[in-house]
Amino acid sequence: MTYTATEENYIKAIYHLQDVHEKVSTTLLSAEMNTRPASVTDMLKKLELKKIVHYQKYRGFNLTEQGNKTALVVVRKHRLWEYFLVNKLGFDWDEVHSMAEELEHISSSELTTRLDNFLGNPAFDPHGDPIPDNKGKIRVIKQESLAKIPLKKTVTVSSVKNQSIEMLELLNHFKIGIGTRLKVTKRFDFDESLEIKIATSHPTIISKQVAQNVFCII
Amino acid sequence: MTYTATEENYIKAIYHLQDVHEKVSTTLLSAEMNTRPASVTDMLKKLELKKIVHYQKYRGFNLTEQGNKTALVVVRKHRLWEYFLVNKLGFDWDEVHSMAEELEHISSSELTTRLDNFLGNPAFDPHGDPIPDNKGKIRVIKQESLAKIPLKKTVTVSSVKNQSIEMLELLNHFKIGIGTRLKVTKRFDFDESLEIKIATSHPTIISKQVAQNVFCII
DNA sequence: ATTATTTTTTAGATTTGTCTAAATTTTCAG
DNA sequence: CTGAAAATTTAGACAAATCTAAAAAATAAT
Repeated sequence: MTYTATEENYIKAIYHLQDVHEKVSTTLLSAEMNTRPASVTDMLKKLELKKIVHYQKYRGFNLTEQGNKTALVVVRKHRLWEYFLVNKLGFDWDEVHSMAEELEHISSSELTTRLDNFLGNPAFDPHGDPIPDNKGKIRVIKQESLAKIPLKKTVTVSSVKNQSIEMLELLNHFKIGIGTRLKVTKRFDFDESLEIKIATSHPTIISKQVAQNVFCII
Repeated sequence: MTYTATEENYIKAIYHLQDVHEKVSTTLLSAEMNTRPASVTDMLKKLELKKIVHYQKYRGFNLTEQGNKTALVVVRKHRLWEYFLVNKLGFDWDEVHSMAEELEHISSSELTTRLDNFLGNPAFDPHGDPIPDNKGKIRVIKQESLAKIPLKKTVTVSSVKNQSIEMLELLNHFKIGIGTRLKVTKRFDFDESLEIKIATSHPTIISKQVAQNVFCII
């Protein structure tokens, strides 16, 4: 089966929403896709015909087995291309998302395999997200939000949940990236902001919103 | 200005046809694009509005300055990606065309620039075709069809005109590639086939059709 | 439990790129 | 130079992905 780029985008969006919501709703997906709910309904009918989603009118929907597999292929391609753009072409991690959004729809699976090998079969993309292998398997690692790390414990930044350009720019400013070693030195009850310390540099304050989106290996 | 992938394909096709025909016709382009003449007419109206072609009803058409520039960008991207697929990912020269057809529509010009640098600013793609630089400039080299090379003169294969999979497979069989040094040892008047000799291996016979499509530097 | 609100779906339209069939224009042959 | 053939364009239709506005269903509130 092959899918249009638009179908793949819907499939990927449902996949990501399923991580958080066990049943996905029309409005939720329409917000994710920047379309109107009516357009989502139309697309769902198409995806149901293609056996990509389990869908009951007015009752929400989920990916089928086949839908999940397809999503993993798209996610794999997206993350491999991001890795390529950052580690081979030298882009910054906040510049690659939109390019990868286009590249992920290149169809050849042989290309994906060769790209994977060329890159050395990386397990994680530049934002710390796991790259599914060619069977769709994802290596899970135990991570904890920076907001919940105990004081004085040195941890390693392993991924970033919110990957908006704004967030990534802010992290660049703080010199926080994947692999950065840091510790939380203080926690302020008033606004739940944190004081953190990276290596030998001065401590800095990060907001609760930032801390909640940065994940670490303890 | 940005163009859809389909528009870019039309622009590229007109560009290539202009190499051979000074005015391009509807039927010719429809054959090149595998569409019906009526579809070409529709597209031409769109491209004329966008000032990509000079077009007079029933009289044929040509690219404008802007159209030519756009075509060169697409050709540049196509050939850079082919170079990448062959020289970095290890594909054969007969496998890369359709992938490059998709990759050439990735929009970011920054990506093109970085890819070009990553590849070492190559001047020719895997089929020996020149890669336009970032200003659209093409390095022209003096080439001669194998069919017209004098006997016993050792020459270097520099490009292949017909790049169908069938042709490239045949050349693979003969072990003829870009950079191959060879000489024509005999010319048979009956069917204009040639006997050629590559390095120390046995001489082989190639047909007129093949010889006309293989170009060399003398 | 009935009404009000929110969510979802349907109906009908639009854009892009394509098609077929018919009409028009150009070209070519006698 | 005129009629037939070939090439081109127009007209009308269709599929994909979207929209708005209206209708229908589900949920929440009194």
